[in-house]
Amino acid sequence: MGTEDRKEREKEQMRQLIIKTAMQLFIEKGMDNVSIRAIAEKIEYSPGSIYTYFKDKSEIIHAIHTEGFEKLYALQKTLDGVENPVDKLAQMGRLYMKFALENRDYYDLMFIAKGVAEKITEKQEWDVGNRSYDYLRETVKECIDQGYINDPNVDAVTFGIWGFVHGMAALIIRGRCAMMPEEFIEQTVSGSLSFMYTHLINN
Amino acid sequence: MGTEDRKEREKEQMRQLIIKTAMQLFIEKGMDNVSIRAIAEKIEYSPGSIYTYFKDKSEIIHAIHTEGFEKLYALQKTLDGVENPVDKLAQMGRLYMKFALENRDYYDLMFIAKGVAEKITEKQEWDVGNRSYDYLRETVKECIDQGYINDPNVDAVTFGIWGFVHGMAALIIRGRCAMMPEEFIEQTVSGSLSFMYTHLINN
DNA sequence: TTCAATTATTAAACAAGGTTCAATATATAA
DNA sequence: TTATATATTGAACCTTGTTTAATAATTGAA
Repeated sequence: MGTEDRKEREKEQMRQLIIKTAMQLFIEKGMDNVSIRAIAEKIEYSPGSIYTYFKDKSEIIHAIHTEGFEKLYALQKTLDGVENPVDKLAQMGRLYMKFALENRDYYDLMFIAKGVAEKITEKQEWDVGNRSYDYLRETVKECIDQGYINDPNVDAVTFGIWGFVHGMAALIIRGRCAMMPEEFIEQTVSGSLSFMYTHLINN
Repeated sequence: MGTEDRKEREKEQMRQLIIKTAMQLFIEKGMDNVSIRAIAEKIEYSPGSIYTYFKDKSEIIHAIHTEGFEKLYALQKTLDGVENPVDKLAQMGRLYMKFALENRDYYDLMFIAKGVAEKITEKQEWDVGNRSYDYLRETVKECIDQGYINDPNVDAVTFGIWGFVHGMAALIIRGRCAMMPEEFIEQTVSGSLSFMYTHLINN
């Protein structure tokens, strides 16, 4: 009796269609236009139907959220070949900022938006994010082990560095630097990254 | 003909009452419960009346926003007496984190929330915030001038430090560290502050 | 004081959003 | 074929911010 299998497959297809549509809207028109009604309209279903496939809106958002972390991790993985952990760390910092500023909606959803992290109840739901965090942490650990960073507290250093890049990104994305000219911001971010790089590392 | 004066005074009183009520709700029940309807109900007016005194909700939010910056600046001013700029900087960092974590709703509104900064169109509206930024910048400048920080780019250093503390605060407030135990976060933040302090300064 | 003009206030409505639900249509299993 | 289960819909509910027409109150002048 393969009927159940097929139905499950069809249901999964529908789920994917909804997610795909949500992502399209997300990329094209930003988070604010990913409304249940907008998704429904685009797939020519009624808003209520969405609820046959998802418990609530946050379940759909979560999929976009996860996609964002996939993108970020894929970028981080391009640094796999970098031998020197200090170089790797420096490049990771610039790569992170670049990702944040070139994918502002994704970044916002992943690290800033309200009501996203709050919905995560299952431990394993943090995995996609932790993977990226651990990638940074490992690099920091190598820097410490090889004597490039002079502090035994891996977590403090890692969190500090994350905070540093996230902070700049978040301030820019949420318009808290709007009083500064665009080019000035760019230069300043670049200068900050250099400053940190120069001072946190022993040569 | 003092009538117009009185009317203006009464109107101003009403504005203050609305703002006061909004702040009460804000502090008691958080940002999400500062709805026009909630404010109106508390002062026993109809929701529509609010619009005689404020163009829209963002004008009311802006008042709370400004109050937050007043609070922060008042805290910063307690450091006026600290002679050594390095000490001042270190203390300012801890004070900033303390403010952020003990006044999460205020901090959120001031530095994270969407749709707040976006509404600021007039240059002078940034003044309350810039004052705090300049206070940090001045301290950083002193550190550089006195040879404690080895980087001529005042803005890059200032923005970097701001980003660093803001980043940690924002990650915590917006629940991006929810996978870590509370005490661990506290220790880590403290460790990060120490790490930065130790490494960014020449002794 | 009276009355026209202004101003303040309200209730109701609108628009958008998430979500629920009874009714309908469709598909499945026996 | 028929009873059961599932999918879908449209309308409704609820909660926002905001607008508006109607009403009430106040004011300035005659």
